[in-house]
Amino acid sequence: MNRPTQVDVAQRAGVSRATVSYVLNGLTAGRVPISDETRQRVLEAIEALGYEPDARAQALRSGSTNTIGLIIPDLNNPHFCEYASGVEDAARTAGYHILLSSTSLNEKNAVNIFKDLARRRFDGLIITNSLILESVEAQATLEQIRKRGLPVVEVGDCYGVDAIFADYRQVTKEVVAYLLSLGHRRLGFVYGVGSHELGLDRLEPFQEQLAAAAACEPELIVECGPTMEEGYRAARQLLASPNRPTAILVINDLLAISAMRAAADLGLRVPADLSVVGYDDIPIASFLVPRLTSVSKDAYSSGRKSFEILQARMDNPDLPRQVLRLPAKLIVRESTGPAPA
Amino acid sequence: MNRPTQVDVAQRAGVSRATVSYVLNGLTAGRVPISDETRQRVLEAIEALGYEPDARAQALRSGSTNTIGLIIPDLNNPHFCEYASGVEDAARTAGYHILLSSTSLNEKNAVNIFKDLARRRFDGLIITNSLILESVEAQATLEQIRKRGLPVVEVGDCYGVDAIFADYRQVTKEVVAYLLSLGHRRLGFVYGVGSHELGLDRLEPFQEQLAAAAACEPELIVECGPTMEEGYRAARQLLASPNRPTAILVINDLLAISAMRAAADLGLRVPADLSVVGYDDIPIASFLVPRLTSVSKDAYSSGRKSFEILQARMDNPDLPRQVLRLPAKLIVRESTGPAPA
DNA sequence: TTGTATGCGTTATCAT
DNA sequence: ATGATAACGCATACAA
Repeated sequence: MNRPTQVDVAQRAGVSRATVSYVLNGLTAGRVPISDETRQRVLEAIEALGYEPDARAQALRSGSTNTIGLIIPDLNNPHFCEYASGVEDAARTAGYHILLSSTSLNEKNAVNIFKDLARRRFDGLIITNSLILESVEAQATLEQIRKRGLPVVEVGDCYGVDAIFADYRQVTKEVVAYLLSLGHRRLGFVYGVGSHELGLDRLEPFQEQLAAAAACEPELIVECGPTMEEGYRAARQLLASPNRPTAILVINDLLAISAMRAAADLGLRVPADLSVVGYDDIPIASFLVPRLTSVSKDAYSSGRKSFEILQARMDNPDLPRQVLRLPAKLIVRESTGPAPA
Repeated sequence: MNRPTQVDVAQRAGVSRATVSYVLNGLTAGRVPISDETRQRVLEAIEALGYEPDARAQALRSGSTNTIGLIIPDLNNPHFCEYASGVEDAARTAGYHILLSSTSLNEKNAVNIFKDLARRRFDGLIITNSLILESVEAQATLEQIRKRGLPVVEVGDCYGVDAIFADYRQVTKEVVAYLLSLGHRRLGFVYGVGSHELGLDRLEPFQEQLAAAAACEPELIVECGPTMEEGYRAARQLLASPNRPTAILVINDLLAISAMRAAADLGLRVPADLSVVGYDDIPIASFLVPRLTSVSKDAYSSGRKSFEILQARMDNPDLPRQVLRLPAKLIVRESTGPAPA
């Protein structure tokens, strides 16, 4: 009735457990200590009983679970899914499984995942946001994890662990310069974030660059929550004001879609009346009408790279700190154009 | 250097291992056999050492991992992410973690996941596609899993395990009737699927209903791959033909977006020249310009339900087969309208 | 109320 | 080439 164990296999084959283990793991010390005849008997017994090694026992014995944790902020944003997709492909190729957790902008979830790491439910961890930073409890857990040398890779730069940078600072200045060159003087920003710090790599350079051009108008920056609905309302309010911007940056493509919808509802044409720039370049962006101008940091390969960094750390805990900086670039499509006369 | 174990805690508190275990797990047989004074000492030791129970050992001892497997076809389709999001929320609430795997239309991945269930890397499994059906190896593994009564929930109806139905047959007939009532006589279908069987709950009723109305034109059905690019090319080809359809159904919203882009590139206005209906009602659909008419089966709550069914099975393996049928409904928005004169 | 002993399934180390 | 034995860390029935 119960699932078969090594003992069952050994009995059926008339050998000891160790022999079964040898057969499964092949040669032990450069030698093959099992006769072909015995090996056959064992393999037959395995087949007959439908034996599968117990991953839990293997994990306990060997110390590793062949599993990594992955924390992303939001499963409903295609950008993070694309990223996760990259991590997953790379991980699978390397024989690892993924324990996925979306924090759903809920800090407690992230803390729990951290604790699971401490309990060694997985061998390494990739975190893609800085949400956790706030919690004292999470900080303490992270400190423990680091002391024990458990591999962690972060996307960003908060914790001093291995990291992959893909921030939007530099390219945002280029975006602003680009819009200014098109004649826009009133630039708006729809800042839909889970917590204020999360988009500063876009907001700050936006403000700086505009200040440098003496074109900064704080009332054109609207802050809202991270959902499409909130983005829609914020954008609509911004665009309905008498001195509305002629171009807007939106924190990500998802909300940029909301914003374009808001523009349409107000009778504004994109890009004739309003230019729109999003971030992340989600796959849908290039199929919209009009095609969305966006800033890309190549989420998929960023995901792959993240895993590679993690794997390097898992293979060799003594590596010096790894930091990879990924480029981001502006992709001009149809949602941006010259400022209206 | 190494992480502390129960023994370390016991030594530091001057008690035995069992006592530590008792403190952690609370009352054993209706009684609390630990004095408050001792409990305090143990808790202090746990705190001081930063002790965390080892989940691997717990899994081996208790038999369960508090983890479930989740297989979805494609992380790049928001529909499946929404579904996964529902599963995740429900699972987290119940104290379970999720091992996520996107098959990416790769059958081998799915087989491996199946085997992981047999190896008890997780306690239950939710599968959302029928890809696995084809493989002989997978069939054998599934047969074993079923014999042992391991919990599996499928979205669909292939394997005879617990299932959640959310098929589009009935509602597709309504969609066709709706379009006919708008005066459309030439209806097209963009069938972008990983393998032919996967969208039959949409294609077959489409054909049947049209045949009933004597309006079936096979050349208006184009089959293509599941990516947005492939959908774009297929739709463009269909819409460029001299006797193009005046309305199209598209296998899912993602490809419907492609199709609307193709229409725009051919100078066709939606819905004036062409009506478009998608499936899944992804969140973005209602923010598009024009808002996309779509068919919804409420992916998020479908995800939640899936987990609840799985949990019922995990709690009680002897339950009769559970089958839940979820309704799907047509949501009319702006991408459909009267047939052009 | 607490300590002792045993088992979970695997793998590594020793003998044989 | 093979077999016995001891860990891995935890939980629990049972004895003290």
